[in-house]
Amino acid sequence: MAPQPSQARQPCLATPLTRKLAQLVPLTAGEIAVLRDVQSATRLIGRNREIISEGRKYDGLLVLIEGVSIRYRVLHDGRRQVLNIALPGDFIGFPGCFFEHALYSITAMTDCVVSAIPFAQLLGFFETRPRLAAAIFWSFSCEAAMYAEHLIDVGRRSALERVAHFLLELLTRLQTIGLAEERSYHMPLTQELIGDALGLSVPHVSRTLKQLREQDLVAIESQRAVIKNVEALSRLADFERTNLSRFHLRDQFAKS
Amino acid sequence: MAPQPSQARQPCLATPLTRKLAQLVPLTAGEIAVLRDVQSATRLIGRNREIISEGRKYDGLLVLIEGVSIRYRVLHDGRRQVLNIALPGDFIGFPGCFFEHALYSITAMTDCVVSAIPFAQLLGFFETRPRLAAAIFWSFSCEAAMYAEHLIDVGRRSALERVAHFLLELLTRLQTIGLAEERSYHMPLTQELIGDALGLSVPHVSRTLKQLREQDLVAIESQRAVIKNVEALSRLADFERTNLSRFHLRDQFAKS
DNA sequence: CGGTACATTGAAGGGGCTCAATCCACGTGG
DNA sequence: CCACGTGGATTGAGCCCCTTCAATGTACCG
Repeated sequence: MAPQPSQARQPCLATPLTRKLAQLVPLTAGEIAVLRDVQSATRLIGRNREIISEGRKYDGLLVLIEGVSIRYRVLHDGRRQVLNIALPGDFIGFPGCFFEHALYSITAMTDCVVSAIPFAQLLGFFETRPRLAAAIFWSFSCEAAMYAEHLIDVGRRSALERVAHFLLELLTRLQTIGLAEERSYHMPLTQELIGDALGLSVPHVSRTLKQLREQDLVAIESQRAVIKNVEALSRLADFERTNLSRFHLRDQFAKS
Repeated sequence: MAPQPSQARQPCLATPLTRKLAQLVPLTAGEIAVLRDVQSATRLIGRNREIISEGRKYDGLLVLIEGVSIRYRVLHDGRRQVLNIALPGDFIGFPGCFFEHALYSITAMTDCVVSAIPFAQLLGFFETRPRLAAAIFWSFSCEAAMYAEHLIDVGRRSALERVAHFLLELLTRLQTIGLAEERSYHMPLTQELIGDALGLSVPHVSRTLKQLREQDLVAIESQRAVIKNVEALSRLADFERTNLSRFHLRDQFAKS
């Protein structure tokens, strides 16, 4: 039953990463080919398996092709903070992967397919494929921007606002990669995980979700999250500002 | 009394940025010259003046040469979350500066000297000065790593641990740029600001500092912070892991 | 001297935590 | 087919950390 690591799989023509980067920079056929090539060697990682352990070494910049993974740190007494949640098309391990030793642990929340871009190849992109390099660089910038939003969440929002914001962010992120409907999506995360991401305890996550349910804003049933009132929930979570137009890249970079 | 913006100043031979990057990658005379050149056009910004307003445009990648600035977001009801604190040698505005419109506001906490690297020039570095580009890229990675630490602070640590961790982080950061002694430094931040950075109220920051004072761990008097027991404070804050060796860059990047 | 900015301290309240019990869905083995 | 174990969600009771509100103190400055 345990999935085999290092198992090869057939590359798909349009990976989530390709789609994501193509939204940013019009990619040439050549660039798409390079991206496909780079993602051809994949590893399969089973649910709850560690992709990277803190302190270990990366063998390249990892790309999540399929599944959901989390990056986190656990403190000496067991408290855990989830730093971010990676969805298909996301890079895994930025910024830790650029250091000699991984700064955080990364674990697969569902069965995952990942591929690794060797560092040498990535560096080569800066010379041979500047547009690709720019797109990747932009992707890191977005990642850092999400960190900032996450920090605002945890630092200055109430539990209700946090959970609301979290669910909306997940909705929009899943929509951009075609994994969510207009108002609903498959929720791959347990309440314990949501709590560790938002700095809340499990019972309080449960109570907060109940509150959202009773206000007819959100319903989560059998791993399916339905945002019943996007408008009201966005207002509650102060979410307007996070619309995607904010993440519009400077023309200079897009055209480089 | 209000300082004049856009006022030219003589460049110094070893700016904080040059020193910081040189710690990472041995810089050639040519690279140092480029860096000096890039930082020659400086702006002076007075205390409490905004360097960048949310929604405005950046004219380049800003470098803080002198002073202390903060990046933050204020929510609709006035709550404020400080995202990070920039010290001399830090880049200002990553990641927001790569987007069409600034994502956050940046304000000078003290009189600041900043310079701007035009985006076109920065992009050129990837081709003409790859080592410089790599060093800058690394610097961004460090920035993102600090975000993560900050998130752990706010999400999963008690007020006491947060403040302790914060003071220690400030100590080590100031030490690496030569602005702190062995166990003490000039504290440029008000308690309100510390609170907004750590997600605490001003009264509680005061109480927490009092507690640290009574335990003979920290003393702050007339803007001078003295860590009286680095060892014990580090244990309290779970700070061992954040020693600088963790931020060692991969050889591949350092030598590129 | 009065004004401003910041730090301190107290009292009271609440939001979220801990601890613990219960429930439910599901898979597994007897 | 049912008993049982397991992982996760739910709910309750009590409490404590931190907030809010407010007053006071203090240094500095025009």
